[in-house]
Parts: sequence; structure tokens; C-alpha cells
Amino acid sequence: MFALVDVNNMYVSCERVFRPSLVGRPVVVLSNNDGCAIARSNEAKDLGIKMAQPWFQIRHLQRQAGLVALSANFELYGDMSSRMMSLVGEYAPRQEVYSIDECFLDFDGVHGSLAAIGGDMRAKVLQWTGLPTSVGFGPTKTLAKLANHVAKTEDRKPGTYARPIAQVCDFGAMAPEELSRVMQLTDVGDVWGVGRKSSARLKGQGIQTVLDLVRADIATLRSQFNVVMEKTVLELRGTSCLDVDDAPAANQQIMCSRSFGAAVTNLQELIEVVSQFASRVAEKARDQRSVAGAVHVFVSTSPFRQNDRQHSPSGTLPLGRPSADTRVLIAAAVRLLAALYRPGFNYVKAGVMLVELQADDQVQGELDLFSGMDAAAEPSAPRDPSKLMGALDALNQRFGKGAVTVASAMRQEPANSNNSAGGAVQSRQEWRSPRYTTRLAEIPAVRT
DNA sequence: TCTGGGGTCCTAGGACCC
DNA sequence: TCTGGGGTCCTAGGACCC
Repeated sequence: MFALVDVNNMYVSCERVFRPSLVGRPVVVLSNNDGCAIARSNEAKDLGIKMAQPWFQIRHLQRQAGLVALSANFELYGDMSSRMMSLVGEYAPRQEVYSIDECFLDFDGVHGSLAAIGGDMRAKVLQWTGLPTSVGFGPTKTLAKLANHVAKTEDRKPGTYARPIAQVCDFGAMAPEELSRVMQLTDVGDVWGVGRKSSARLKGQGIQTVLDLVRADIATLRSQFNVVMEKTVLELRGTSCLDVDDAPAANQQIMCSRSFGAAVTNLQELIEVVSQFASRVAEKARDQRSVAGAVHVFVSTSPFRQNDRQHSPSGTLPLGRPSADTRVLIAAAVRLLAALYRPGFNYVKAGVMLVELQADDQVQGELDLFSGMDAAAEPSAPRDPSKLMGALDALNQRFGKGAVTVASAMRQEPANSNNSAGGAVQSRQEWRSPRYTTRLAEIPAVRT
């Protein structure tokens, strides 16, 4: 039996832990540039705010409906997440952390009432972290996901399923006819793995509900869609195709990209920001002990600025030898950028991606053809990049992000503020809360 | 004025091989 | 006029997830 545990409205719930006055009010958390709503409280959902809806379309609700907007505080959410995950992980032999706010648990071989265990989990996470969670159990991951969805829906809109569903929803303990009824009352698009496109196509064929999908002909679906759809249907029927993955492999790609606070046309500013991104992906690569075989860079104008000429080039540069050295990756990224850049365009976004990643201890060796030859002919490759980069990471760990950085990732001209990363490229973040749990200086004060 | 930032997997089609 | 029959590998693009 599998469980899916997730935090209700994760980012908003994290904020409410430290600002209880936000409980009961419509709250949204905004994306990096205060651009869109990426998390919504139930009250905000009730106002009709959609996921990823642009802020300028809903800002009037501040006055009209008392909507509160907060800038994303990922440092806080990440820390709250690891607290929640470690608590929940105690309950089952295997745990797969699936995203920042949810995990699968494998309860194979665990005895006792799952509903009781689930209730205990929720109570403990709530008491120890302040975060509200939902729990779903099912004989497959897809069913556990669905059970979780059902529990959450019932919590938010009681009566949806005619007969009440417990706060912890266990499909394993449900009579078959009751499970069918629940499936009949659930939209096919709510199934894990059925996205917008597939949902529309399925509905075009008369498959509206989860029950319709379960009863559809699997061979036909396989030929019309793909193996993913086939597995989804098998899982909904109780045949487990997906296992809990408690030792996920290292990422195959590492990306850092961002929209700018304002459009940028100047190459020098782009070089700075691309250098910062390259520096960040280099850190991430070293963190998972990988080296990259190639660097990919893109910049783009805004499709929303209809009067602007559009230009969104991208390119990939293979590295002679795989590397996670910040200097090597910045140099490659900047070279690419210079080749992609055209003057006169309003760029609003850029990104750096590392691809062809491999484990840093499995890099193919090289025959040193230069040894004994003209030393000046050899490219000035770093002698022992790992040592220097290790020191860099240690310093930044101890003294805070950005304490030591490569010069090209810094502002080239005196910044007009005391923030070294200022300028047009700087993200807007008007309403970010303190990083209560990860910075001593921002720890909440308790009055006595 | 103002529109997120990460990732994964699958498939089709082209290049290339013998 | 008539033009084989297998394979593999790579890439771009699409769909999906949160």
C-alpha cells in the first residue's frame, strides 16, 4: 500500500505559520519577479484566482477583497519542507520526496490501521511544524494520489462525494462500489498524468470521469496516446506500475533561469546575469557531484510585448572536458551569449542549463599530448579545479551565498544601491517575509 | 506598466550503418 | 519502367509534473 502526503497550499501555509493573522484571509504567494500567483490559500481560490495567474490581473482584489500578496521566500519553504519530510519519513520504511510539498511512502509490510497512522501523521506534522497536510492511501501510486485529491476536495468542499470521506482517505479500505462512485464524481483531468491536452482529447471521446477512463479499452488508449496513458489506466485499476523511488538518481540537467525586473538590451548587463546563472548551476552540479559535458544558454524577448521585435536565440557549447568549475562554465556561457546576442532587442529573460551531466568520479581520462612539448601551447586549464571550487563552496556555506564570487558575475559599474546585484536584471520582490528558520538575524522575536 | 522556474519521459523522424 | 531490409543513435518537440 502506498501513501501520498502533501502540504495544503504549501507556500501560503508556511507563511501562515509565522503570521497567524493571515489565517482565514485570501493570500497568494507570487513567483520570482512578483509576476504570477504560484500558491493560493483556499480563500484566494474561492475568489477565482487561477494557478500562475498574472499579478496585474488580480491586484485589484487587494482592495476589493482584502487579498494579501507575498513574494516567494524559497529559503523558508525549503527548510519547512525538510522538517515536514523528516517527520513523515519516520512512518514508513521507504519514502520518495516527490516535490517540495509532497512525498510518497511505501507501507508494504506495515500493520495496523492506515487511517489511524495517517491521522497520527497529520497531527504530528501540524503540531511540530504548523503545516496542514492531506493524506491518501491506495494500492498504487496513482490511486494514492487520487485518494489524496479526494481527501483534499472533501476537506475544501464538504459533500462533494455525497457520503462524507474521512480526512485521511484510504482507497484500500473502501468498498468497490463506493470507490466507483468516487471515481464517477471525479473529473478525468484530476488524475495524475492526465494533463490539459490529454484531458481535452479524452473528453472529446466521451471519457469525462475517472470511472470512464478506468472502463475504457486499454489497447485503444495505448494506440491513441502512449505507454504513459496505458500505465496510468493500469494503475487506476490497481495494477502497480510505478514503485517508490527512495534513491533518486542525480539530475540529468541543471538549469537556472529568470525573468528580469525590466527589459535589458545591453550586452554587458546580460553577461553579468548569465555569469551569475552559470555560477549558480556550477554550484548545483558540484552539490550533486556531477560535471557537465556541455553548456546551453538562452535569452528571450517577451511574447507579451507585442510591439517589440522578437528574438529568442539559444545555443549549446560542448566543453572540451566535462567540468563543474565555475570559471570554465562562466567562460563557456559568456562565449555562447556573445554569439547569440543581437543589439536592439528588449530581452526579458535568460537562462543557463548544464547538460550531458555525468558523475565527477567517472570522467574519461585524457592522454596528455602536451606534456614535454611547448608548455605555452597548453590551454591554461585549472590545475586542480576541485580544490579551489571546494574552498569556494565552503566559504559561501560559512559566510552566506555570494560571499565569494567570480568577478564577471558582479556589477561592472558602481551600483546605485547597496545591493551588488542591483540594476534592471534584479528581480522585484516587494513583499518577501523574513527567512525565519534559516537566518539568525531574521529569527522571529517573541515578546514576553 | 505588469505574465514562474524548475524538472522528467516519450515519440517521431532523420542520419547513418551494413 | 523497375530502386532492400533491417538496425541504432541522436535530436527536437511535446506532454506531463509541481
